[in-house]
Amino acid sequence: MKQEKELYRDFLRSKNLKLTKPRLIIMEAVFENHEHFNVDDLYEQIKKKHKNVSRATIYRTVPLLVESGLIKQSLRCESKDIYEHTYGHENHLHFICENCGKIIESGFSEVANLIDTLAEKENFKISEYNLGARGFCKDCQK
Amino acid sequence: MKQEKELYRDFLRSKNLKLTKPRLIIMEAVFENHEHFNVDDLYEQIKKKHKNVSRATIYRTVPLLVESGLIKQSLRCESKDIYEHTYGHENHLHFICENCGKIIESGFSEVANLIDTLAEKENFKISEYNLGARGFCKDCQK
DNA sequence: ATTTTATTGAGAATGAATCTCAAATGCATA
DNA sequence: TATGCATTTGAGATTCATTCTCAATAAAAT
Repeated sequence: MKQEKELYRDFLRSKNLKLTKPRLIIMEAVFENHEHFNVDDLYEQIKKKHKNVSRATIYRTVPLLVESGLIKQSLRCESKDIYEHTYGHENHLHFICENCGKIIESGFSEVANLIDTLAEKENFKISEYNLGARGFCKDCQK
Repeated sequence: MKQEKELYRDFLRSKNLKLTKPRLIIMEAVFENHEHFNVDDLYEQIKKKHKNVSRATIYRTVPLLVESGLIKQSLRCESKDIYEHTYGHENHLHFICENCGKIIESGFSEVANLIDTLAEKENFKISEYNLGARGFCKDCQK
């Protein structure tokens, strides 16, 4: 957590952005959690613990966290954008069980390498991978 | 196109749904195109042919086409749900440009093979792949 | 401490997707 | 071919996540 905070500070500084109280509160809330989250989750979490931060500010700050590389946008869920940590978390691909909703995380680098090659062929510069599959986990196949 | 229409008819019949004019117009519009599309694209396309169908009906009909297996939901683009054909189309992965929204399709089987191996390790049975990356196409990098 | 400039909060605005309901249509039956 | 009825449609209203606006506030530069 120390490190995330440092990285965040550096990022803000490098962009000439101010290190404001709401920005700190939001980033702390983000790293209290180790699950996927959406803006509303953050809002409620912050409301419970700290002083309030407006939804508008959360909506404005989350993209900064994404840009800083600390989190990334994940698959949408229930019509909401959801996010997941990237810092300190291996990139991974998701297997999502259509029956029980379980998310299984699996290897990544081999796949990413392959994708990189394909992207190069198209002259495409990747900023974020989106890799996974839906199906049935071992408990939900009968 | 003949076949798609047949499959669609059969699907509707099997669900005791009526083969109405709007449903036919929409499915024809869907299969005129060979690109990814969203509801608005369909609406405009249909309007051009002077066969108006309301947006509400398109929103109601697209899920039927998905359920029938003729199309599937693809990655979101510009805050809109987008769809792609599945019937008669190879699986592929998407590179989506964050700037201009262009979707580049690229190889698939090598990646899919790799993913299959990973899925096997987890004892996971894949029913649908979800493979791609966001970034910038060659025209949108400066 | 004062000035400058970015940031915030609150609510309004936007826009995709969904819902409502009276009118229209498909289709089974006579 | 006409009748009856359940389904479907269109148009607009509604919802809800996200973005925008702008006056008030806070950070940091001087």
